[in-house]
Amino acid sequence: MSLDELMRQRREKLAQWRALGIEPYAYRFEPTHHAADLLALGAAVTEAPGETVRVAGRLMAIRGHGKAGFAHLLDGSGRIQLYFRADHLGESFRRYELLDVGDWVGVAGSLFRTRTGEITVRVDAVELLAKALRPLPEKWHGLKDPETRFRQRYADLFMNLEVRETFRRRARLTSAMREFLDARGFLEVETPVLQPLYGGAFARPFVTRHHALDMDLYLRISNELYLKRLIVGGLERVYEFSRDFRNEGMDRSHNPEFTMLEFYQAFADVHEMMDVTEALIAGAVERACGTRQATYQGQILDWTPPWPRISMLDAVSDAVGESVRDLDRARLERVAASRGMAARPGTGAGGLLDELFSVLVQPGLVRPCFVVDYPVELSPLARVKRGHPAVVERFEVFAAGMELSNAFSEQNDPEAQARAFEDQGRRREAGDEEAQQMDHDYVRALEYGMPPTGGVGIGIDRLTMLVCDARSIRDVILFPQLRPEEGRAEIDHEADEETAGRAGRGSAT
RNA sequence: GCGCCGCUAGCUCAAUUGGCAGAGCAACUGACUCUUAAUCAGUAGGUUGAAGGUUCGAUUCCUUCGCGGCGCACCA
Repeated sequence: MSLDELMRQRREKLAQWRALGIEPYAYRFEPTHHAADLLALGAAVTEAPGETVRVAGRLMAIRGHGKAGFAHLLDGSGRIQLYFRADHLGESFRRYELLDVGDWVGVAGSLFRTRTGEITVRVDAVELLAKALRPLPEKWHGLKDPETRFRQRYADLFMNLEVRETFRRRARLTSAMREFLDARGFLEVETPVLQPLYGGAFARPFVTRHHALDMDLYLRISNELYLKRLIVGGLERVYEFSRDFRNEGMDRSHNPEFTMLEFYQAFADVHEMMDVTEALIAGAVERACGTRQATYQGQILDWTPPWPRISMLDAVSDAVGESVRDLDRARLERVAASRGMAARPGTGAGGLLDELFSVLVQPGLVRPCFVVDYPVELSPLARVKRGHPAVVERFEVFAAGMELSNAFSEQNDPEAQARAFEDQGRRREAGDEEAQQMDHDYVRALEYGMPPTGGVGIGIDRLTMLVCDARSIRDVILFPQLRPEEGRAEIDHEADEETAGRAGRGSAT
């Protein structure tokens, strides 16, 4: 039957409710229990009716038997069976007959156990809370189509209950992190999403337009430089769950907007931040999963500290079978070439090392670990390693082959920071769109003096993937980015018209 | 951006070499007062993602486009 016809039938029932003098979209209902509470209560129930209970939710199945009927009601806690009888409900049995799968109802009744043993509410009274005009997906196979699941996450959430669990886990993970940081004296802060300069990471930004100021603004790719300004201001320990935006490709581990936890601690270096990070993450994983040994795609990831600490120089040297610890560019280029990896022009020794690392080492980093000793040229915001000026005091956390976290002993020498920005500026001029922009105000802040500081960023979406055994970042973002359903051509057309209507500026790219 | 795969009823899926587009569930009608993928009898439901082409005839073959999935590339 066509969707139009199915919806027409439901609208007809809606009219019949109104004909009974009942408003099909109620204003309130007061449940006394959730379904899960009733199942727990019902464990003690035998045959005799117990106290009156009130429960509300969405009808997920109706099984009619003439003058009686069963239904399953789904609420935020789970399912409970309802039993309707004509001789028990009298006149209002008519209400039961007007119910459809998908309707929101509130019922009052008493608990009993059916002949087959299922804890059930014998309904004394039923109220319609909201009529569902649209038919639900099929009861047995459910809603599978990934496109529909992402576009209509509301339907995904009531058809696929494990999806609810994913987002509950995500929330437990972040609240555990907040509690951990709050308990250690960190202050949760909020910094600008709209930034006149973008910095703190290498990425292409989204550009937007402020009409009153007549200027372009960038959606932040990172909040790092703002948090460190707060350290300059003396807040000493700050954190923010930052929605960041990067105008890049999308795949299993990248969504254009994603969530990063960044935290900064005055007087700490990268070594101290490693200890903090592994304690923070291990505790949060334990809270989210109930264990520190979380299964991911068939492998057990053990988050129990301490995690191995691996030097990038050692790891790549081991992988290629000769030492590249001296970061000799000619040697690295030869090693890369021998593995069929063509160095892009302008790539320095550090870039080559990083590429070798990404291909040869990273996929094998299954268990959570720290990678340290990053080449200085890749890290304009970090301090050089004491006694080893070719690398910086930085770590990244990897697990299941995925990068989860990035941290350093923060650069607090304003002149060194200015030189690093200038170096980035030269790369920009050479065509590197992702090179960072000179931020004079940030340098000015450092000129007032920033204490030694350790800073960490953790990719919350990716960590959630690992904790929820999700293969795609789309599974852990409630509304992942998709192209519009109507199709791109139409949208482009509208956008063109709008741009054409504006005075004097094309779109910035 | 490139490659491969997919898009058929509200949902989940079929359809042989190109030959009348089907099933289950959901819906509707009837029977049924402890069912649970309820059961039984019946009914209805389609612009096969869109446009174009080849053909007597296209869900099927070709082209373009849209959306999605996977992989690669880009990307920390």
